[in-house]
Amino acid sequence: MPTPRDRILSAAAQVFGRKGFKAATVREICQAADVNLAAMNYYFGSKESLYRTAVTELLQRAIEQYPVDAASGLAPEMRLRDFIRAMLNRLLMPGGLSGFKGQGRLLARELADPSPVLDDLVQDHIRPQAAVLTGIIAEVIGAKRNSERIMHSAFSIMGQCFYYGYAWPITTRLHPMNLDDPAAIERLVDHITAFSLNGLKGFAGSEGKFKES
Amino acid sequence: MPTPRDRILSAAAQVFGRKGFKAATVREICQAADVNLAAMNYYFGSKESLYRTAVTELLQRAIEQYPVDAASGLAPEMRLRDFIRAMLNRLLMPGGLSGFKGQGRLLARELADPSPVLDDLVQDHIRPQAAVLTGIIAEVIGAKRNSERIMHSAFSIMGQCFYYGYAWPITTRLHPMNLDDPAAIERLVDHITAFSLNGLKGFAGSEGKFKES
DNA sequence: GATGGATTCAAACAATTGTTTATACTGGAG
DNA sequence: CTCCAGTATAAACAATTGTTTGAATCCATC
Repeated sequence: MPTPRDRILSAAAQVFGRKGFKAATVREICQAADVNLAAMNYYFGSKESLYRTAVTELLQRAIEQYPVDAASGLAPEMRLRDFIRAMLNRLLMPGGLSGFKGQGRLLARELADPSPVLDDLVQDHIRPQAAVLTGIIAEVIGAKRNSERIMHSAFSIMGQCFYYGYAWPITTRLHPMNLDDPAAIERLVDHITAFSLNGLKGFAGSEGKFKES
Repeated sequence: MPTPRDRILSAAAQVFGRKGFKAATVREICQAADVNLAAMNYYFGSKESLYRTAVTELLQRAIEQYPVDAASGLAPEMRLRDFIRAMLNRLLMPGGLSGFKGQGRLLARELADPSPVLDDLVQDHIRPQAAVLTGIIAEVIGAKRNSERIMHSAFSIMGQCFYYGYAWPITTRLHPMNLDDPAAIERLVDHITAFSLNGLKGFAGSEGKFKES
């Protein structure tokens, strides 16, 4: 049996994700964690502080669980595939960041309703990830790392990944998918990689240095 | 001065979008609408019914304001650009569906926290829009309209558009953009269209019928 | 086994919530 | 003017909220 503090944290991720900060009640979290109502204030001081801790730990753990090796010697095309796979796994895996199946949906809520935590998340975790992606893109199309073209392309790729995680309530109504199946996720990785690589190749050589062949 | 009912509805879209359903209080909405507290229940019966009305009208108006002509005689490449432009405008324009500047952010919240309204929204408005997009894609890559490839491609395109609308809290921290500027939006349209067209062209002829040239 | 800090617990508190109610106002129809 | 349906208002209600409190319980340490 994990420590009460951990039980609260894990229950909080669940309930905050399912209901949002305001709608989630301390009573429900404590009941799910099987601890007394006052335990939450005892360990975390306030509901807001608990939320802050829960969302930070969730993002951190998702990134650690599916890391991307920025400095591997692989061709940029392969590293792009690895990056996309890591992103989709972070978003879609059970307990992941999107948690379409009733687990956490914390990050989606942070987007819809940014709290002060988001600044820290961007600074500590999201920006480094974005740097990895723009590095890969720069190699593929051969352009300066922070040109607008690179940034837009990074957003195009991130957008595709996020869509499956966050627009799941819509996509599943339009085209039911079983995202529990690792093979289905791998098909998504294939599609997004192919689509994006073709999209990027169209930009190759159009600015900055050129790309052979 | 608009009728009290309309003032409540418009204030509700603002406050619901800014705070979410649960965190928005009837008192704040009525104060913003400059009506008595009880007026809201008088006109709409309940907070939930008000929310339902507000989100439905918002989506409906956004789609009507930036329609796409599904049956125009234009080449599919041009119609794809028109579709993307309409999507971005619906999302990004002042008072639009994403409302990154403090107006409504209602639809983003519906995604993070689907309420029963979402079923109606998908049925009445989103599904028809998706059909337009898959039709265009089918023409571009020449495949059956409801193959998995087509659906994934539609999600790839929608994902890019949504990202700018909904991940704005992140994108603006990574790469500040002035999305009030119509020219900036038009550059986005250019980028997403080019990226997607290249992405799609890679699939052309790979299944079903072929595409000449 | 006694001690004392850490933890757990039930109960209560003050504030805020959506909703209801009973009353007052308003403006056109008879 | 009178009447009355439609509207507006202030006050109150019952329920739920996050947080606090003070006592009970636990458990390693002496």
